[in-house]
Formats: sequence, C-alpha cells, structure tokens
Amino acid sequence: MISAENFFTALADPTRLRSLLLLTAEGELCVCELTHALDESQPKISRHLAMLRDAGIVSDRREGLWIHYRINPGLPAWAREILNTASRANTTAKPFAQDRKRLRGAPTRPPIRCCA
Amino acid sequence: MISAENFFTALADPTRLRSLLLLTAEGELCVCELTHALDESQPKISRHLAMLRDAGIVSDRREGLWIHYRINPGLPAWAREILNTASRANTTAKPFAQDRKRLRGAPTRPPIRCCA
DNA sequence: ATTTAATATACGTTTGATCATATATATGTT
DNA sequence: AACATATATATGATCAAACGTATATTAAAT
Repeated sequence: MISAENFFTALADPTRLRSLLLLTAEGELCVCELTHALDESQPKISRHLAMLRDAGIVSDRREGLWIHYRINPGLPAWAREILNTASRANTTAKPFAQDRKRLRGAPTRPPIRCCA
Repeated sequence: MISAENFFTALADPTRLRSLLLLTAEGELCVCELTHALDESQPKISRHLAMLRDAGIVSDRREGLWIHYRINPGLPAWAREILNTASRANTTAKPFAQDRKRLRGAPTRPPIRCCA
C-alpha cells in the first residue's frame, strides 16, 4: 500500500510526472514510445520507470522484445483519482501537450514495430 | 498560475505535505499551531510555509503577532481537488492523524493566546 | 552461433534540497 | 524605552537525487 509521501515524491520529478500523465491519458506504452514522446534518453526513461514500478505506481508486462508499462491497476483509488485530475487539467499545458503530440507523430505507432 | 510540476514538487516534502493536508482539513492555522501539530522546529515550519507561499499554494494573513496561513483561495480547481482527495484519503493514515490529534491537544487552541 | 534490437543497470559526478543553529525582524506590552 | 513573543531569514554543512556515459541483459532473427 503506497503512502501519500511516496506517491507525491514520485510525482515530483518532471520525467516521472510526464510519463505518468501520458500513461494515464493513453493507457499502455512501451519504453521506446515514452522515450520518443518525452524526447529523453532511453536510460533516463528506463531508470525513472523502474522507480515508479518499485513504488507500485506502474506495472510492466513483457511482450517479446518490448516492455509495456501502465498505471498499476492495484493503485489505491485516491492515487488514481489524483492522476486523472492532474491529467485532465493539463491536457493543453506546457510539456504534456507536446508529449502527446510527439507520441502520435513519427515512428509508426500501432503496428508491430514498436519504435523507429 | 501554478504549473503541475511546481505543485507536485511542493507536495514532495513531508513537512509541506503534512502542513498542506492539515490546512486543507482544518482551514486557517498560525505558524505556532502548525509547529505544535507537526512537532517540528519553528524555523523549519516557517521555511516550508514560505516556500508554499512563494509557490502560490498558500496565502498568509497577519493578525497582530500571529501570521495565519491557509490554502490560497486562488489556487486552480484541479490543485484544490488534489489536496482534497489526498486529505480525505489520509485522515487515518500514518503521520496525518497524529498531526490532527496534536493540533487539538495541549495549548488552548481557539482562545486569544495562540500557542504555549 | 552471431548479430541486432529493446531495455536495464552500474559508476562516478554534480547539483540541489533540507537541515540545525543562530540571529534578525516585527508587533505588542509594560 | 525596554522587553517579550511570534515569525522570518541567513549561514554553513550534509545528503540524496538525477544525470550522462558506458555496459550488461534479454529476446528475437538470421
């Protein structure tokens, strides 16, 4: 059971917040999609996703070569509510709108090939 | 207008989170009430309240010798919602319940004399 | 078996946040 | 004016978080 303190600590980093709001809005995403959407290095994304997983905020699922992350379905309702509120309130805001735009753009998104 | 990043950064520190949830639940409180409720040093509380004020999350009001803090009425709805959600979800949780209990205890609360 | 692609981790560095202690400011009281 | 109370700020030290780069792991393909 995640504590409020750990939860908010997890949201305090820009990379983690952007990842979480993207996952909240878009559902499941693999590492390379997040890497591309946030325009950050792969190790950086991977490290922050690991922290979120260790905190119990996201869960991962391997599918062949790719690892898909999503908001942990077992997350307490209050935490999920907060993510939803933050996500809705920031759809048009500064880094988040661009993240979503970049996610859609460039390397073919839905097909077999995950990334570039 | 506060950004999501600044907002969550402000919530990431235990002292600030406890202060905010207490202010959310109890309304206006002076520095010495918070100092007593959280059982922390006065400079520590004061420093964190100043950060919250600079971030636009709380506002202060002087009344003689005391300075009362409250959640900034101009805070965006989404941020206030998040505080309410977090406050409600943590009324019985680890440090927060004790903070509220300590607030009520000891030095006469409502009367003229603010603190000990 | 080798190679390639996707992801994870290790390492050393740097920066920023928090802290405790001491002191300053501001208001009220006598 | 002197003093007491409530709050704020300055200073120097410490510690953890985040970073970039390099490398390891895992799975698939050839």
